[in-house]
Amino acid sequence: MIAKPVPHACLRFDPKARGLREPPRSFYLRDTEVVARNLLGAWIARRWRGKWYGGRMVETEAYLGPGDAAAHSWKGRRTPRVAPMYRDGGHLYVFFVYGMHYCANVVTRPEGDAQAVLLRAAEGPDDCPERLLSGPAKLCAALGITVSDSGLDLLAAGRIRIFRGRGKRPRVGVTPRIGVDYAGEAARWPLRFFDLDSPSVSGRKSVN
DNA sequence: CACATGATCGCCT
DNA sequence: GGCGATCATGTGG
Repeated sequence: MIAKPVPHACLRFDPKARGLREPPRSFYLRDTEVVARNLLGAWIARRWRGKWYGGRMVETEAYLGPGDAAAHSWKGRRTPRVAPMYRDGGHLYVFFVYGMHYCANVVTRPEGDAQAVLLRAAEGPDDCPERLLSGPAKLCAALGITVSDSGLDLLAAGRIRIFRGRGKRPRVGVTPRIGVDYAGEAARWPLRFFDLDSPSVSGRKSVN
């Protein structure tokens, strides 16, 4: 088995007790960079055996669709794997990579415009290891997210949801995206966003 | 700290 | 048949 869809125990939290609420569909239909920025501070949550597990997102990347050489939907590529990217905003797109890892994206824009935001890192609730969710594959592993979750509607009251952040907005840092050096000019586009004050972001905190 | 490398396999050409 | 939206580990400075 490559990854058991079992969330890490320390990620348990209660969205209701924290007063968290879900954004409307329109939140996800906007410009992808805006969504990527606004997802910082929001909570990614997964229900397992009736309980909720999750973390506060601190790092995201925007993937801009057919014109973006780093995006799976580059040049309008449309295969069964990528199909969820073509749904309307608010769906989940999960893919399998490097033979052993999963990465999760939130689809943005209206149906047919295949853009998405990669969830790169989050902070768990109190008493979690600081870097448990620091990286797209680590985030999926710790929450137990796999390809079987790809295509889920985040607004369908299902097992994976996103809740709006509360309190002050994070200070946002911007750099090029990670791991897309093959994408030519697009590899240098400043589409990675992260919480400057979080110790849980993956990799570099500045350009270079 | 900064690289370099191996693991491992589904997907697309 | 080649390679990837990664990670952990190992080496060297």
